[in-house]
Amino acid sequence: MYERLLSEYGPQQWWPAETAFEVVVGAYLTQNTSWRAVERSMANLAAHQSLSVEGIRSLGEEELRQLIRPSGYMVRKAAALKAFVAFLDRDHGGSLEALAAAPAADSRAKLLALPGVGPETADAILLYALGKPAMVVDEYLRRIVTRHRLLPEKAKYAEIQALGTEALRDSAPETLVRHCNEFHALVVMVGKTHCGPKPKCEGCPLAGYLPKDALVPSLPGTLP
DNA sequence: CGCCAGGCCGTGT
DNA sequence: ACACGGCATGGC
Repeated sequence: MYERLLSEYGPQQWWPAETAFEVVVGAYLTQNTSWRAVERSMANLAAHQSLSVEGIRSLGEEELRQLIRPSGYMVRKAAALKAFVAFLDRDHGGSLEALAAAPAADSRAKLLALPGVGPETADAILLYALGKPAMVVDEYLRRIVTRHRLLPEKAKYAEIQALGTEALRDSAPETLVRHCNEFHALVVMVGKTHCGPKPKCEGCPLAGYLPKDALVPSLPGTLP
């Protein structure tokens, strides 16, 4: 499925951001929120010279809320961003490079302990900001995997992640980060047009795809 | 107007 | 452990 998406859409070279810290901010802001709205919040921050560790650190909580207002959940997300910078300052001298130098497993656990960081945000930061090989599981990938009957509807994050990681088992260690990046980018690409709450399978590159070990050939309501 | 968006968290069972 | 509602705003 990865290869089919790649030949359909081509390499994405993904995550629109200038710096690693912008990636982190984007990862927080895009939680259950359209990227369009995130861009406006990021533009607000940039206009206030606040799209940096020092910038977020210097902002007052209320001021930060107003700048990120377009992307929603402003009270929670402002507190979460503040908490991230505080963590970075306390444990890594305010440096994302220092955080990136730590073992990925340790960093993941620390990120998950932060408020407003669940498994997807943690893995997105690991992959796109810290350059670690991490399979990012979003709602689109969950729908793809369950609708194609690769896993049951109840499948949890870790199970879906394991399946996605398995799909990249043949890639060499030095190319794994690039493949994880490309994989997630392509999932979002196909997901935006075809994997909403209601599946739109017309013209989908994955339409008609069924694994040979699919749990069920087809069921009413969901189209493989 | 109603549904949706690249989740996460507190609460109740 | 797991289901469920709330969180905020903007686009279509």
